[in-house]
Amino acid sequence: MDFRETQAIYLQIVEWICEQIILQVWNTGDKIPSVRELAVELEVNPNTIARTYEQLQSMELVVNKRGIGLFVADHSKDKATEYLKKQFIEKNLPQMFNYIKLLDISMEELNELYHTSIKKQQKL
Amino acid sequence: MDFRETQAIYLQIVEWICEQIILQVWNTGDKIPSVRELAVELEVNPNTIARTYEQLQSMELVVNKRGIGLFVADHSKDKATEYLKKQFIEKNLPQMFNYIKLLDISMEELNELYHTSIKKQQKL
Amino acid sequence: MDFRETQAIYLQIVEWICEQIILQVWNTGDKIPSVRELAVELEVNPNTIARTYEQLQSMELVVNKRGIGLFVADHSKDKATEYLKKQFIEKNLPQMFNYIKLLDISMEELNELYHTSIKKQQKL
Amino acid sequence: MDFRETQAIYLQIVEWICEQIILQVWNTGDKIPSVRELAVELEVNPNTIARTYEQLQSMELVVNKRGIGLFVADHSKDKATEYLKKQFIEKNLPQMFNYIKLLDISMEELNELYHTSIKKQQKL
DNA sequence: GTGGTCTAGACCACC
DNA sequence: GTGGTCTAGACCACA
Repeated sequence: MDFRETQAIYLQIVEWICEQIILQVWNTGDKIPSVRELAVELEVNPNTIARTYEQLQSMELVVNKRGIGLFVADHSKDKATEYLKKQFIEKNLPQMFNYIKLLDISMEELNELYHTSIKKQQKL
Repeated sequence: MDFRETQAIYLQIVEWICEQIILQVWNTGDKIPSVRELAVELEVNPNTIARTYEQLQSMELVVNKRGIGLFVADHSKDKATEYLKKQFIEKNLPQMFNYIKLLDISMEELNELYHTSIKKQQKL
Repeated sequence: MDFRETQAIYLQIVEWICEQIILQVWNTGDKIPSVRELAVELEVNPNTIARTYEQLQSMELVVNKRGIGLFVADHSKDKATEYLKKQFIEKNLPQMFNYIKLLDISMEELNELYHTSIKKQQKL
Repeated sequence: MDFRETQAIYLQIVEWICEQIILQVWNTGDKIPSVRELAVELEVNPNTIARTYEQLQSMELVVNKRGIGLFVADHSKDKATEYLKKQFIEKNLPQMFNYIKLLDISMEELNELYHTSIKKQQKL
């Protein structure tokens, strides 16, 4: 996994986990990987994952069963969707619209950029 | 001027100046405010503005006439547009597209959000 | 390390680091000293080193692994050579040629000066 | 007249005047242009010329006859030559040799650079 | 007056 | 621990 420079790695992992939950790769009640496992898998520092999990708990997306591990919480899919939507509307949209207006980008252009971007991702 | 927390102030001022240039508030050949003036106006430390101006010079958006001040460079509008476009495409788009895909937002919805956002701004 | 008066300290450190890279004292992938370490070693303020490192990153001579440190980038030797060459051709050559013309110094003389200078250095 | 960025304008004018003296465009006993005249001719701030003349006086290249003006001093050609030579040997040579050694530039290359540089100047 | 640089010290997010 | 940023205040060369 490679990360954008603009955002903290642990937050990008939070979003990635939201993705897993929304796509139902991870479902309510599933045990999620241990800090060390995920750190190895994503090739990041375990502290970073620990911070991610802290964040997920405070968002009540996962719950801690002490001594056993972390588990995907109830209604996780809704919560994950809600979280991403909030991020999107509060953080991205305003700046994005500002750019679009200033740079005079049409919806057609945007659509085109979208499809080229999708293709790029599929190649990787 | 109030600043977002996520980006360095001096870079937000760079973007703000790009906007001034694109909107032709500042035009090629114009003298831009002195470090100290702008620092007072935007209520930041003069060093922060100095950093902004250093950046603008490295981007060749302004040129320094020694001992006199900084002046908006030739082709500044194109350069400013290019810079903002690059920022947009590299920093905002990928995250945005990720959100759109995950949240399953259609271009129609986006368009709608855009127009409601415009209306909001006009009311302010 | 002692510094010339005519050029900013942080830029002299940039050149010094280019030299380290060209001489392969620092190689691609190596971790470079932390801001605080190098500041102590060169007896300057940490901010000055931070400025140097900022410059090196914008030149893509080093890359930042967040929270870990800076590492010498790929192709750093070529980039460092190119940078110094540019400095030489733009900053030193024109003045030098001017002197040579005015003082009517021949290439033979220059060559001779060069070799005496080399000998001097070897004695030190 | 256009100036290098690496050196103070008033010092570049000092060198230019040394050039005039060495090339015997200005000779011992000649009255040199007034501050205002030269400022207009070279398109710089009169203060800059004033500073140049201050420097020339301290170098004893020109002498002040009060109320009349500045005049080229005795032995000016030797002094001018000596000054430039000193500048060259102390300021340019060491740095230049350092670059040549690091970048592995041969005397042939240098010679070539010299001739291309001369041609450039003649075109201007 | 202008911008450029440096020091000092602080705080921050991140790993 | 890492680098990044900001403030405060100072000094400088230059025009």
